[in-house]
Amino acid sequence: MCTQPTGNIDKEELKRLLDRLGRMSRGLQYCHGLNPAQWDCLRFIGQANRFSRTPGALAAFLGTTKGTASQTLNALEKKGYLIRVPDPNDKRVRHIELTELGAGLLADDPLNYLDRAISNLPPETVDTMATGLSRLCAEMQSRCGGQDLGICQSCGYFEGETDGGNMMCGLKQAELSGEDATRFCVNFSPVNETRDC
Amino acid sequence: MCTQPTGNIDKEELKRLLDRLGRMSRGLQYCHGLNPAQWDCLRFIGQANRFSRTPGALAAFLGTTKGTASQTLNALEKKGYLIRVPDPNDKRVRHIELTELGAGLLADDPLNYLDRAISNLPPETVDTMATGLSRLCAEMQSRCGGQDLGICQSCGYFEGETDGGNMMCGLKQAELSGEDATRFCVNFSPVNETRDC
DNA sequence: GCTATTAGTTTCGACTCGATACGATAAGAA
DNA sequence: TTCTTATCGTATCGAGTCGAAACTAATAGC
Repeated sequence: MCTQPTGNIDKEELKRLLDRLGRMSRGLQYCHGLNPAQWDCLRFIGQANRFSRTPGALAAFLGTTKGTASQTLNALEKKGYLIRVPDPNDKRVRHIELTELGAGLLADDPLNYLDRAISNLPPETVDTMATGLSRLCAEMQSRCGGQDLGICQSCGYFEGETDGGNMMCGLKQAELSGEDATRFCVNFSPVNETRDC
Repeated sequence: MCTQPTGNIDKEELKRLLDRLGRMSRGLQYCHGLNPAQWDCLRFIGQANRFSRTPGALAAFLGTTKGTASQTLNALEKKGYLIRVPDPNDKRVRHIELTELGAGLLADDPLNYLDRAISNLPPETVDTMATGLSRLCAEMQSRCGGQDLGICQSCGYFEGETDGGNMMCGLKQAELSGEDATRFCVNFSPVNETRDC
């Protein structure tokens, strides 16, 4: 004898499920000797483009302070999953690079379980969910700060196919490799107003 | 100029949005001098029925250890948001009760922002999202442990309207108040067949 | 009565967290 | 050129989380 579903109950259920999925995802990330914050860091470095693999960008993305990010980087560097190399131009900046060990570990990302679960959903469901979540994120973002990331190719600063067929970043005035252009960038800015399509 | 949505991109986007929403929700919960774990605890105590307001049940729900749960309870008790009272029947058990201060704080739960955002979504979207998330949770649960909760009224142990119109819990052999029956219970077991595991 | 089992707590070491102070470097103004 | 300010990253602090393990006390099964 189930209770009849009313609109209100569905909303409560949605909230509960979001909470639950978040908790499960978090719990999964205590593995391979890492914790959720360290996985977040490793994942970001693996997905960020050249300009964004710095302690400051990491902190901005994770919504934490530079101090905290620096400590997480210390922990991962000590474990041998990444290294920090000085920037030749700006001596204040250090670039973060995954080691081979770190890249290998990323293949065992516990959140890959989520990927597989998503793959088993009907495409229409995935589409509706993405749209709904996008709206939730947008509304939440207006309340708290936080920074959304996007890839260069859909960024307002992107200047594609100039002259010799090269891609450029109008902000950094730097050439983009094919790899750069398809990774996340902290300087991402939507093309024209409305956020993620 | 949006990129054409293909099935694969949508899936990546869904994963990214789930991650992002989780991070924002988490970030919101550093407020009023509490942290996410402490809010989780407070929220659980506010939603759990009489049988579930114990340190053990809290640990089971949060997917953590009893030791960690005990420490979080220490922190909240020291701040005056809850108290632990001994069970008169079983001297091993301590029941957790919110103080007036704790109940008041719960009204300022930062996740209420999420409620409001959900309320602005179309009902069909909420419905589809809840269904999809439910499937994701189910698949994730088969990989990691974790425990789902439900309310007594939809539990297999629920014996409603016996004799004098009272509700009973068949497991605990105890009478349920109206309040108990509509709250979460750690002993929840779906009506027919499969328990988790 | 004796032995599991269960509930809860404490302690340990590694780590996160925000806050703050700090030391460099870079960029802009006087 | 200097002086000032902004930026980038790090180190330190105290409170608190995390799992793991050891521990106490009370219950349940035999």
